[in-house]
Amino acid sequence: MSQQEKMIEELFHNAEELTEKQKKIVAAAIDSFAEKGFAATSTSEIAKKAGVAEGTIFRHYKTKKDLLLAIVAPTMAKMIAPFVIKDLNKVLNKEFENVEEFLKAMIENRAQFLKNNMPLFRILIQEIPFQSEMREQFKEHIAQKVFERLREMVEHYQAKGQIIEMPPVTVIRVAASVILGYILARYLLVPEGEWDDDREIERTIQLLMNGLSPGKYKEDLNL
Amino acid sequence: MSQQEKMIEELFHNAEELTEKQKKIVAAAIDSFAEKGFAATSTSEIAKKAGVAEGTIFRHYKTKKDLLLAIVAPTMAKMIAPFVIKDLNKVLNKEFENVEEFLKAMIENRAQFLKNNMPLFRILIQEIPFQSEMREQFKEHIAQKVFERLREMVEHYQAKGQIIEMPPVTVIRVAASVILGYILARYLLVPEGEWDDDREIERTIQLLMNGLSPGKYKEDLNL
Amino acid sequence: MSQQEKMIEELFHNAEELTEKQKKIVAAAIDSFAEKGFAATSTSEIAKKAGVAEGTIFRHYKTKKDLLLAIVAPTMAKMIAPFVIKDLNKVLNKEFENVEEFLKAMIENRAQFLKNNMPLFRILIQEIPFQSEMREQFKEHIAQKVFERLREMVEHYQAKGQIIEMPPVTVIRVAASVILGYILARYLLVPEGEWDDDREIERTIQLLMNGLSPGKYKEDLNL
Amino acid sequence: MSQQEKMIEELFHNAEELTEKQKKIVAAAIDSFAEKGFAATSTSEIAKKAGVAEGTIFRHYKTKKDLLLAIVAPTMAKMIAPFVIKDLNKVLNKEFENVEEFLKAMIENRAQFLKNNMPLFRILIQEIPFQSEMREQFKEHIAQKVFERLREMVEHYQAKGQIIEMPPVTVIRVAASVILGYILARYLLVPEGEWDDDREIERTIQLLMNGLSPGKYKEDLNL
DNA sequence: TATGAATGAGCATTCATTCAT
DNA sequence: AATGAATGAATGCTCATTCAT
Repeated sequence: MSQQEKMIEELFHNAEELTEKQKKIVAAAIDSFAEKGFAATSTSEIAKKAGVAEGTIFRHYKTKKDLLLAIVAPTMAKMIAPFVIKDLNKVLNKEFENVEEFLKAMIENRAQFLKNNMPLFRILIQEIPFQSEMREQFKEHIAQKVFERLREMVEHYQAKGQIIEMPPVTVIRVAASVILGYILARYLLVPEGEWDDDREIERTIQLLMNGLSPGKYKEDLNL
Repeated sequence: MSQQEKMIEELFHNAEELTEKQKKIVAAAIDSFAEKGFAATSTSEIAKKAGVAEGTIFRHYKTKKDLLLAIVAPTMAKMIAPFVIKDLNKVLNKEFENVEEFLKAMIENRAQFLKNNMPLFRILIQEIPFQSEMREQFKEHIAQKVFERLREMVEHYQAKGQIIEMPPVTVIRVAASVILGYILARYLLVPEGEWDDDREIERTIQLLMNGLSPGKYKEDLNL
Repeated sequence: MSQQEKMIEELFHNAEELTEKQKKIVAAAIDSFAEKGFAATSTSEIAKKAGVAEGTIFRHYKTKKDLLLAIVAPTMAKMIAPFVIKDLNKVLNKEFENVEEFLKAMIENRAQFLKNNMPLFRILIQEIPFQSEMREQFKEHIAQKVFERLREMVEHYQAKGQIIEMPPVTVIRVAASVILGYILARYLLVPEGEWDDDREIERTIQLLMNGLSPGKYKEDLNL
Repeated sequence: MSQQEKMIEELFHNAEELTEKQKKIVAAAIDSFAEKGFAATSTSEIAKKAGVAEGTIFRHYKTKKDLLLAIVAPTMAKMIAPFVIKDLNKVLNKEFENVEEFLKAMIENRAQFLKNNMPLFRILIQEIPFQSEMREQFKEHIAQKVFERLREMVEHYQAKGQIIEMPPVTVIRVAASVILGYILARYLLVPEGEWDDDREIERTIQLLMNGLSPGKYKEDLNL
């Protein structure tokens, strides 16, 4: 089973319900959408790459956009999965004594996921600006559910004195920027560079923690 | 003169050479490319929005892609302009005693520019994944010229003990992530939110400086 | 049993040989063909409306056109049935002393039939211009058999001095026009109008009889 | 100039505004629509027959249906033209002393027109059952304008004692049936028959007049 | 007998581009 | 310089029909 196939199996929990042809269509679509973008990919191209007749695509997905959404929706779900487990705070309390540990776990886990699903992640971020349905779904899920969880988390660690006293929105934005910045640089912008991943993640967290740790700014730097 | 027109005047130093019709074409194209993406925008749509005949577009720009590049190239140039002035270090020495001041000046200046040219910035980041020519130009200019300058800068301030000892690549990546993260959130993701820009920039820099300031990590956090 | 079902039962003398599914297919096809025309109706639409799989249609009718003909052929037969009974003249002699009685009986009988089978009648007249097989069948049956009978009838009543001396073709054409004109107006063109059917049929026959009755034109009106 | 071309010239008063290509498209479309019906005619077929590129059709007519309507609308207008001239009654008084003369003039005039425009007439009656816009236009024009005029006319001649006292609707229906019946038989159903047009028209009018002339029914037939 | 996935030709329509005016 | 008619390849999608189950 190829990496592609594993990705699809993992992502579509209803994968067993997918025809063999359907899987091929999805794989071909992911490939092309990621490479040339949704609008610039033709259904005939997908059909050819998938080795099926063009009509077959439309038997399973009413429109080309339906195919896109069928691909992207479960990706979005899996992407935010770790953030929407109930009682995340309990997990934090039990498993992660301090922010740093938690952050490290999180960044490694999500980076791993995105790395394994890079084409899907590409499609997601490339098409979100153009697809209002996707944007809607995204806002509803991320902005409302995930963000809420993250805010709780930040407040949790602020209460423990491990995160600087600052509006959680700002803290979350900065942390997310740094983490996503790493992932994008690592896997999208400069994937061909020489990366010592462990060291680089460590450094990134170091800088981030340094920034987020409380009570240093004014006193230490006199700014 | 509208905001659009000003943007175009400012961006195309050869703006005087542009026909009235040409300006309208460019304005219409920027509008549509930003909104629906290059591939999903038809030349007939641009022509209609610009109030010109379809043929007129092709009189000025050999192909649709030429039109895109004609729009995007100068944007890229202006975007990195402040980083490619010669003797940037002299400027730093003279004008900015410490990183923070410099960072603040830089972020405010570039945020202002991007804000004024948001549609162009959108086109740039949206199309870069799909247009290899753009990617090439981008890499050549940013990766080689801008990055080089930024590295010099980082080393400059590291030598002065104002920035943590860490590979400049990492420092630059983190700083760029944080700054771009702010701009994207502010003007693309949540433009409709209530933003207290001054305070938010201040906080963002605070967190960033906190993270980048030297000599804390090991001692403070025992990592 | 619905009106639809009764119509089908009545029309297809081999109705018992029709599967339940087959009847549904036929009913759905009649519905759609009448409404949107043969060419504009898709087999998938028929299948959906009939609640069967698309393949099922083709198990019973080799092609879409076969389905049309299977529907239309018996309709045509039933439509002309009263004209093809043998010894029609004997019937006329026995039952109908004069044309008018006969005409009245005929118009009421056929109007009733067409009314009950309006969708089928619609399909027939709508598709005849496009389907050469149908046209062939129609010409063979109507033009040769029915017309022959009608001619005999006209001559029969002309011999009795009840119909004006005029080429039977002309008489038949005019009579058929008037009768069909009523039926089309009544059930197809203005079905939503307020119709006093009995009076209207009476008037129509009155005008027709007036026209067909002999020995008046020249003498009575001096035209 | 072919018969086709003359027909088009005559029908489209704005014919000069039609490109040479446009005329070819219209001619080809009329041809095919009349022969196989709107739904069964493909645009590629029209393009081929017209000797133009398929795209050219859509430059002039946004959709295939637009092309149909562009063809059919002026036909409808011309068809009813003689009925919508103002002061039709004055014309009647001046030019036509009695119904028969008028009827004869009308039938010859309209038969001539329809004969010259048979393909267009075919399209009209073949497509009206399927095209709701056409039906709408038709109802609005015929049912409201033409019918109103005809009613006035019938009442006009009824007042002069030349038409039987009977609801004008019925009179009109019967007269229209007889006339259309002739035209359809002559030019559509049995065009290949041997027709002595003058004699046949005379006979048809004779029968019709006989039917419509007043004061006979009751006395002659005792109904 | 019935299914419905699969097909590939065909559909109406749009596209970027050309070119005569 | 500007037009807009013309092009024909390409697009997303539908169609009638087949066939393995």
